[in-house]
Amino acid sequence: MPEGHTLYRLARDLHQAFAGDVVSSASPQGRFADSASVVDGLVLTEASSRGKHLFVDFDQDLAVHVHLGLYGKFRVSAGPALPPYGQVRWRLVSKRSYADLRGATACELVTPEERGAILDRLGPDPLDPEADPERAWERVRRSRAPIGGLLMDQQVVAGVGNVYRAEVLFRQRLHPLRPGRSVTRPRFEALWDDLVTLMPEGVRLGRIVTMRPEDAPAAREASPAEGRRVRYYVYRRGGRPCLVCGTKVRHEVLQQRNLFWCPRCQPAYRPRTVG
DNA sequence: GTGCCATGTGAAA
DNA sequence: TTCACCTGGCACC
Repeated sequence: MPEGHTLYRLARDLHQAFAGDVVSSASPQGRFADSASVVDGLVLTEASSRGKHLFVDFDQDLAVHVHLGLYGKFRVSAGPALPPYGQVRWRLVSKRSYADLRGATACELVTPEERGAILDRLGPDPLDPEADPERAWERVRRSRAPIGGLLMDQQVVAGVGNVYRAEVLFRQRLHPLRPGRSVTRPRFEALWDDLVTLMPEGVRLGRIVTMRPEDAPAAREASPAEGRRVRYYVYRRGGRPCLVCGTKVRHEVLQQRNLFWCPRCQPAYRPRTVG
């Protein structure tokens, strides 16, 4: 599930498995072969993430930028490497570990300048303790675009994907189609703070968990047919009853992404009318 | 077993 | 606006 928490965890795992070690680097699939050979035999110095972007650093100021896209996977395993299955774009091997990258949208050698340009395009990441939410607020408060779209815009907030978007807007009782500039500062702060709470939990647990424990019993009661499968308030629950109020969850496609919300818990914004 | 759909993004048309 | 990426979980047969 590649939202920001996945990349953060992946960077941590890669760092723990490889940092400080000489690694062999190859592209069994071939598409990354030339670049993979450039870092082959070098020391992997650091792995880090920002938003949904991963950077793997090597000696000599060399770095590989990876973006998993929708279904990319980067699996880190202990022990001797097994024969690759499927399309392995990049394989890293050390004495203790190996890692296989498949299905990624981006896997490229980048210069420090290119890496800087990628970072410059990203808004604050709720997983970054140094992140400055003011930068996101400045975008939100001036925008007519829907808050549901702004949250997914990586230049506004880095790392939020479709699941966190749907769930955090539900938790904050914000309608996803409200214009950014209709969101008050306290409500924006609550939204940001909620992401700062939720996303590290995602890192810790290795999956997105958004449901408050006190809502879980109500969830089972409200939607017995779904049994234990219910994991989210609204994400992928279009047409099913809201776990809190029972109203049918709405589903719409916004900018080619599925959008879910409860029309009762997340009421539409009604601008004040004059006269 | 088969087929559909998805947590995302940038390039091509 | 559509396609490419080409994995993998899950609903359905």
